[in-house]
Amino acid sequence: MAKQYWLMKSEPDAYAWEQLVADGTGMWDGVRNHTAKLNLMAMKKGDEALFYHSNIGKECVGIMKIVEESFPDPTAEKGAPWVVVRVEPVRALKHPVTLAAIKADPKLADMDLIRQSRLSVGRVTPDEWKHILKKSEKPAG
DNA sequence: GCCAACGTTGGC
DNA sequence: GCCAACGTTGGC
Repeated sequence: MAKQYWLMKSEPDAYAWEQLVADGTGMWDGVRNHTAKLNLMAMKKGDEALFYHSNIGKECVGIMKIVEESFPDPTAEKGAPWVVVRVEPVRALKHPVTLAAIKADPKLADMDLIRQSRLSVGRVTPDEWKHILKKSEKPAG
């Protein structure tokens, strides 16, 4: 299957990009939403994901890759349906891509991130992915 | 099985 | 701090 792209949100207060970089690897735990869970379960090793800082920053700050496919969330109650994936940072974006910039761009205004603002793990299409990376090359965009 | 009440998330 | 979106819960 072709590589898939994702966007994963975290409040920097709880778990920031810098923390993931410092750790070298991270388990994406704590997802308690079924739509988000289905996305986690659809992830394949080698897929790439944007790290988005919600609430504080409200911007995409880095790229990570999926290094281990979904398995039961050890922080959830036994028997609960929740899962996690293991991720590793790939690189920081040269310039963060803000929510405002995404909303203002007609090519990106239809993203999961915009349409379903509370969804913490969303899909990104290859076109959206390319476009966001291009935006991240330039400041203020 | 429907729907109102309530809680949580996240943008502003 | 407020509000909209949306998920969950509980009464019926």
